[in-house]
Amino acid sequence: MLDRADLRAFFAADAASVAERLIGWSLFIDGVGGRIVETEAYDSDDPASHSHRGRTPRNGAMFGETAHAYVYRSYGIHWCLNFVCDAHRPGSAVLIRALEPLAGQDRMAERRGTAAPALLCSGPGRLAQALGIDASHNGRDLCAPPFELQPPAGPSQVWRGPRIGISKAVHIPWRFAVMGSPFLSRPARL
DNA sequence: AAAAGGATTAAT
DNA sequence: TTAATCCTTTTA
Repeated sequence: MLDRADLRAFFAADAASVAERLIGWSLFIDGVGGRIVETEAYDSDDPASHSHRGRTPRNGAMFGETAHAYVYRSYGIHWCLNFVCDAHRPGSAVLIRALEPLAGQDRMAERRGTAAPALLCSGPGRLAQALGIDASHNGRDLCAPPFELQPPAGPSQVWRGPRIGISKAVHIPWRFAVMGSPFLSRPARL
């Protein structure tokens, strides 16, 4: 099985590598979650990253321990979940952008206000709402409850391309997704 | 002290 | 295409 040392080793690598290899893993919070089908990488050398201008009260968790969560408020409305990575480059993290729902869909539907499978976890804000993520999860250990991470059952065909919703460093191809998945925040093309 | 600007989403 | 919405960070 998967122990804490395995997870720490997995998250020790650079953000793009972790973002790519995270595709196909499963994430559950209190038993609610699914397969990670879309991620994006960010690090402190990256002008699009919250960590680019150094540590602040908001992004502190990004500079904390690897294999912990960084949760931030987006547009004053949504929560977004990241996994802190790269022990050698503080300020690195992977944004979890979409899940293929596998467990607790009823709970997700309650929280989201819709039962349409493709609208439950397809986007970072939607995903956080479906899983009940909020500021209380910021800085928490991903190796401990309520988080649960499981390695992929089999290989995924991973697509790679430019990130979404940013205005700087738009050309860097640090968005990763399961090719052809109907659960992505936006189609994986270009 | 004031203004800008979002790693988004749902509605128009 | 635009509004919603809030609060962190930046600038004056």
